[in-house]
Amino acid sequence: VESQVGPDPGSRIKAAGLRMGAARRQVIDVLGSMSGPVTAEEVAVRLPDVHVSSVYRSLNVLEELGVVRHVHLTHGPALFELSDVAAQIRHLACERCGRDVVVPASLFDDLRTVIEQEYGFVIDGGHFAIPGRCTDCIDCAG
Amino acid sequence: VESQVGPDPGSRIKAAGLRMGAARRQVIDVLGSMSGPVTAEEVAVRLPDVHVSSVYRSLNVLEELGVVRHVHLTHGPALFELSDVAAQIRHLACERCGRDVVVPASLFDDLRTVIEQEYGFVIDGGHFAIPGRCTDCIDCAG
DNA sequence: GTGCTTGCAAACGTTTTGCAGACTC
DNA sequence: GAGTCTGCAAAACGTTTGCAAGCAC
Repeated sequence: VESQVGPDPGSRIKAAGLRMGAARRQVIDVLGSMSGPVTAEEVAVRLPDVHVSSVYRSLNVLEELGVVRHVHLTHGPALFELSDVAAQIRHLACERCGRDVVVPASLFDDLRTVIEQEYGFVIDGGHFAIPGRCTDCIDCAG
Repeated sequence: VESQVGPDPGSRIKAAGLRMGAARRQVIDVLGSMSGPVTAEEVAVRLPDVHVSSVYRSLNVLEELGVVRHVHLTHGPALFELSDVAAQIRHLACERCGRDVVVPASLFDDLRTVIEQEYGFVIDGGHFAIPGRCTDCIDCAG
């Protein structure tokens, strides 16, 4: 049982007239092996032979192809994850401890509908995390 | 009829043992005169005698005091606005044309409740805009 | 062989910081 | 007068870009 929603990365790259270079393949592999979203820096650390700028370039190409997407959890660097995973989830980011609470995207369906009907605005959630306080930090100061 | 929700900026600054310098006062004045959120750069442009770094420092202090807050609309610089205005609204940011659609914060009340009950996570919306497509850009490519 | 892809180094835009002098209270 | 605030310059940070060599197809 595959959770794959679209064509695999290789096919999309080929279909766009692009090529599967070493950096590009390895970046995909790393993202596939991660359990959550990671920074470009973290990808680069796991690939000592791939330059950071190539990681960024790969991520940008893959994002245009719809293979990966990035999310801003709080401040600081963007986090990247494979799209087929990202499409089903939303991130809640604790502003105090940085914890990333993952929730199903479907929670936002009602809000989506209301905003679409009243403002004609179609939410494309997932790009920015919803900030707030997690269970552990609710009563903390600061 | 005042819409002021808390003590005025001057009182808060004094209460924190801080002082009302020239930069700080002018930054508050500029924010009060704007109809929407603005970048630090835009504030600095309106204050030729105040250095950009002082604008940033003022904004940071005022944010810690709860006088202003900042929001990330899409990519690029953060946007700052007075808290008493910001508390009542949320920003929807069109990822294509950059348009800032302002909606009442109360739209998010139901979602807030659900997420708080099911995940113990208290949403502090407003820090990041909700991305998507505005009426004009819904059917556009790219 | 064509031309996309990569490494490197240098630049970019935004924001922060160290310091000495100016100002508030 | 004590201690905060400001201007300036320099740095930090994440990210992008120009170029020449290297590689996929």
